[in-house]
Amino acid sequence: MGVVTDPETTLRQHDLPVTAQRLAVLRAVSHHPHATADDLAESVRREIGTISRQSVYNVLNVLTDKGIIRRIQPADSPARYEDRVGDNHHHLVCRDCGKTEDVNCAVGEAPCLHAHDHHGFRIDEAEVIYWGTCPACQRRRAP
Amino acid sequence: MGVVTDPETTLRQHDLPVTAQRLAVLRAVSHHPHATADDLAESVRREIGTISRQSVYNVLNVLTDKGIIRRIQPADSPARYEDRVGDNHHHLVCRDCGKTEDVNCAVGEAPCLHAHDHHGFRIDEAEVIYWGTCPACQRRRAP
DNA sequence: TAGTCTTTTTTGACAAAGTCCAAAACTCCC
DNA sequence: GGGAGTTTTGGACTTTGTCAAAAAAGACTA
Repeated sequence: MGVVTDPETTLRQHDLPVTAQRLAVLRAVSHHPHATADDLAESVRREIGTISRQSVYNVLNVLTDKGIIRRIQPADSPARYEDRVGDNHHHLVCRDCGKTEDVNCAVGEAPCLHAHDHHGFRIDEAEVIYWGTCPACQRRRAP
Repeated sequence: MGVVTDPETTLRQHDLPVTAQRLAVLRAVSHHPHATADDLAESVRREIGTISRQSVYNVLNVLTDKGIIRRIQPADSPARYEDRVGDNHHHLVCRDCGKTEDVNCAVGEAPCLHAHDHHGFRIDEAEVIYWGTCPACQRRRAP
């Protein structure tokens, strides 16, 4: 559960027409943080019956562009979405099953890291992913 | 230019039969750090004439599994490869053109970061990507 | 309330990056 | 040089996502 309290208000605040699809996708992201587009499509279908694959992508893209939700793309995984935005937190990802957890910034302030030698780049984000094995997969592999 | 000094010796040390394709791919990775599989295929073809797409992937996968090279997979980019391994360095990626540079670990020791709350995960790597705009793209956009 | 205009949604084709599989070619080792 | 066991190749296939045009839904005007 993240930053989006009332989906309808959120959409209006960003000048986005309120549609059933957008409300349902936004609610799904809020209720299932770190879900993939496919997961979200399924969840939305359970709620409003039907939605096209393209619409799920349309909505996720527009919400991401507006900064209402955030997209994360760990290696070997389809993109995942969350509505916790603007607080510079990072992620912990299980190499086996893809389970994803939030972790607060290791150092504190945002941006929490500065590259030593930045090669002239203008840096706008430091993305951190901690890779490991989740508790369930640890048990499953070392019984 | 990374850790692989003599490709043939490197392969033998890891019990990998020496083939023209493996030698050429390994040399290509060494000479073109952060290249994609496609870039490397092209480079190999210039060197030995021809190689199948599948072989490029086979070789990259086996070299990655053996720890001879490292695969990095930034969002919105195909996988990239480098032969600088085992020194816990990170990457700086241009959002516009994908240009990728190495940066040394911000904190120092490997592993350079510890998640505060690790949710019971056994963490084996902290991956850091600094996102920004490279000097060339800065010039191109703000003339 | 009907008509028009814009935006969204849907449908279906397409694209990029990789993997799977069986057949052919090659390495290694004696 | 020959045989066993890997590699390489070619082609089909999968997954994740985008493009483009038609259909549907809202919004505005009269």
